[in-house]
Amino acid sequence: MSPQRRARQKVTVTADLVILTIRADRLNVLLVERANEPFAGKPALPGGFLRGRESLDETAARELAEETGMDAARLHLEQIGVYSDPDRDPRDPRVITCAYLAIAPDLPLPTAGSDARAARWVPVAEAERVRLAFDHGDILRDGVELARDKLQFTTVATAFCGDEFTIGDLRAVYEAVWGVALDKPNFHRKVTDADGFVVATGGKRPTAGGRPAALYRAGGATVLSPPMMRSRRTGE
Amino acid sequence: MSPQRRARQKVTVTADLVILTIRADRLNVLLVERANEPFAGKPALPGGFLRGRESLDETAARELAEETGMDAARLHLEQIGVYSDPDRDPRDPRVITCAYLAIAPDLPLPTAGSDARAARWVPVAEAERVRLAFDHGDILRDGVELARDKLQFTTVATAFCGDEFTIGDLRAVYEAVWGVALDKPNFHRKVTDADGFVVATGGKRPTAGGRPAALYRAGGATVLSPPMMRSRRTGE
DNA sequence: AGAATAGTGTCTGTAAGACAGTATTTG
DNA sequence: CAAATACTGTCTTACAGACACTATTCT
Repeated sequence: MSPQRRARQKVTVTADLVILTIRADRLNVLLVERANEPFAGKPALPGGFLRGRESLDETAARELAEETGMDAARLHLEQIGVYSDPDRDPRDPRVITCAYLAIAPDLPLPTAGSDARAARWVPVAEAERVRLAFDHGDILRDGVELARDKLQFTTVATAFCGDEFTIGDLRAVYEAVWGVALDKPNFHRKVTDADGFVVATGGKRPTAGGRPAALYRAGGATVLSPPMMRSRRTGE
Repeated sequence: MSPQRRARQKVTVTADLVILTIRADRLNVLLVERANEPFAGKPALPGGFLRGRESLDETAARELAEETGMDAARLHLEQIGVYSDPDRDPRDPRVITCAYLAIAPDLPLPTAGSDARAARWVPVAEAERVRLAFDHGDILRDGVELARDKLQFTTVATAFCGDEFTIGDLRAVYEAVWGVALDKPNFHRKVTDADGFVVATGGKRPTAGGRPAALYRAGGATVLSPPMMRSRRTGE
């Protein structure tokens, strides 16, 4: 009357990270080079094992801090999903991973210190063509797709920017993540009209020979209503 | 140079299910009574342990079949997320669960056969007030919230209906899940105009003293564009 | 002045919401 | 016929997209 006990088995769990940022107007992802087998020397998403009494959210936050030096508390970090195919690790059918999406401003990578194993930013378009370790190719695709969706309905786009940013910076985020050009005037109006998306700081940032752009900070809202539509009829 | 080996630890993994259906115009969830400690005798979400060489998706599908007799291949089944707080199981800090959302038409529960431990449908409003085992209260809330969101942007609402349904049936789904009244004429037009949401079968279903309703089947589309808006300005 | 970038005004088409009205059935 | 339910038409308002135009800086 307790078949669970027979069926119960223990597995190893990791948290892997899809850390996205915008560099030179392109969406980039942080990749590392694997130090150990399997897939030693191959590009992979950063990640690590669940430890001690951690939750997986804590594992992800810790790995994020170790890989990038970023404070996870100030970044957007959310689950993508669990990957548990028994064939995903060629050596152990019972290693599952919980993938996380992290969104970061373009910060310099502290290649020194910590666990950083040749971590580098790679344009997503490029990373998606490369063969990554394990099922990290699938995870990357899912993570990017999640980010694209989130931009539509939430205000996370601000997580790609620093504390202060211009509307143009924010538009560059949407254009990089979606890979489309947006109408500047309409974007400006939409963002500034949306409730709690951005708040003006009063400051201005000079531009290369042009009217200086007003600076903004992220507003309190997390859901974006009405959503930023990813062209319905203009056919993606 | 390999601190992973030290940190690596094994955990037990379960898949828990938030199985939703519409009964008597209300959103219901399937709850079971726990047979074993911890929380023996308490209401809980159905679920079970990852076995053999299964993926978690397969575990969820198997449990769904065992609990309800439903064929998972014909139902909507998707991940909600992972719950890994070390305090979620009072007896073992290393039991994590992957929660799944299942959407089912209102089928009779095969209380006979299989593993069915006093499984019963409970209105969600009621289930959310009851204290469930483990963190199943959180999982239920997240699952219901996910279902509400999914109704906006996808065509999953049809998964609540049988093979053939009327526009009124489909509207009842939205009204039950969102807990709001929708305008009948506008809903009808919106659904029938949306591309690939529903397709008319040509059949009709008589109603209690009224014009018979046309019957539809689910269309091929999975994303709903434009989305079914959950009242922007009419204040939720 | 001219170039460059930021931001506003205005017009048009589409879609949502309100709701009046029509269609098809039962009793 | 009345009652009931399904469905259609139409009007109003809001928003997306296009794009002409104004504003503010640098050289």
